[in-house]
Amino acid sequence: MEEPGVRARQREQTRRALLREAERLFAERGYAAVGLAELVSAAGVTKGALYHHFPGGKADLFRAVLAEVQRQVGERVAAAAEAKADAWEQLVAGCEEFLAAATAPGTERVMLVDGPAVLGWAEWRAMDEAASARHLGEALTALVEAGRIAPQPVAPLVHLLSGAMNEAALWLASAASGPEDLAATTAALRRMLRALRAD
Amino acid sequence: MEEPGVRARQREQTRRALLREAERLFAERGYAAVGLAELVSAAGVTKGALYHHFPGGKADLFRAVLAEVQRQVGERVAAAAEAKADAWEQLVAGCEEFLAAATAPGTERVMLVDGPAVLGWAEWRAMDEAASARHLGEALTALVEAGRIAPQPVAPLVHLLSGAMNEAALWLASAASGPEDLAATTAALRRMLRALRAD
DNA sequence: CCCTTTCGCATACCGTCGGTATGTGAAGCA
DNA sequence: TGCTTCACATACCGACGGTATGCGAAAGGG
Repeated sequence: MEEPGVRARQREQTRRALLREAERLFAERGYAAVGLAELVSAAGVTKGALYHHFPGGKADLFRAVLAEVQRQVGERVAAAAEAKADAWEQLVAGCEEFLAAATAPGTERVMLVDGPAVLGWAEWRAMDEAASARHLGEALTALVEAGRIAPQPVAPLVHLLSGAMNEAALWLASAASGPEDLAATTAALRRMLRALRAD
Repeated sequence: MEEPGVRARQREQTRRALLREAERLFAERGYAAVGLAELVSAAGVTKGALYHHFPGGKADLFRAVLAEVQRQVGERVAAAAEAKADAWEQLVAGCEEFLAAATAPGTERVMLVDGPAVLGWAEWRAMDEAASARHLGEALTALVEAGRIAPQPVAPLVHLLSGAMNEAALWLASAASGPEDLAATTAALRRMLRALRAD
């Protein structure tokens, strides 16, 4: 069963340290405000290690951080959806769980603000699609095929709903909104989703 | 009637040149990929002029560019809305005009991708609020007061709808979408708006 | 008309940052 | 045991955003 070996173990440990500190710093202060010197110092390594693990440099490291953050959010969304039996309730539960997960401090900055700017909108969208928006599209498609949603192209719906929830998450995570706004937002979101129903 | 004077005229001309070239370059290649040297060279001035007009440097210049872009989009939206008599049709027309205006090549990059990352989400949101989202809020408030929309807090609605349209604009402006997607998106948006109606 | 001030900007310079090329010592392998 | 590979450290570079200072022309007052 393939013992790891001291080389591989050290390698993985270094990579984890870089990812951990990068996620923390990027979330705390934003991509542009974090220097590589500080980053590698916090991880206890040097720039040589960083470029060994992430040949693309700073942006490459950010990409890995973003993928990890999106994976965690996607997992939470999927778990919340699978807890429901009905397809419609799965959609609603997934959307609400997304709002809760994306609002976590720092997460929104990496995932929703710096992500598109650093990697470009197209690549960011592709990653988001693979991580979480994919669930949304599949849920909508299933509901259309089941006749619960009026027949229509799902792609525009995915973008509209995804954008609505992304912006809502940024707002809810900011100081401009209070705790009562979360309930009001989910209520409004439910209404918008209900508008799609075929019955 | 206050003749301008050669000093003031030159000053305004230089400022315009900087804004014009900055808007072009930021739209073409993005904030981070444009260097100040290239920027001032394209405008026919030097860095001294840039920091004379925009003490905050690159970010300050970007802020001015963003304000101008948002102003133009806001004007188009307001004009399209005022062309309608009914309050509900004003809302729909304004939303659709926003999609058309924000999809203009380069506009979306400055306004929706680099904007939040460069200035931070909070400041970007405040500028967007003052320029275009304000119209949305006022329209929704009027419709609520007129009883055309079910009584509810409008702030969450503004964020959900604004986010939905922003993301939709980015998608429609990208190569990932075709011309037929615009019609499908506006149709889906109309449905979502209809869901708010009280009747 | 001249002197002074102010203004609009150009020039020269600096610190920092992301990125790269090369060195090195330990782990792996025959 | 000796050669190879790998994971990383060190040293260095060019470019960039930003700043301090200089300068010439326009404005303003006597």
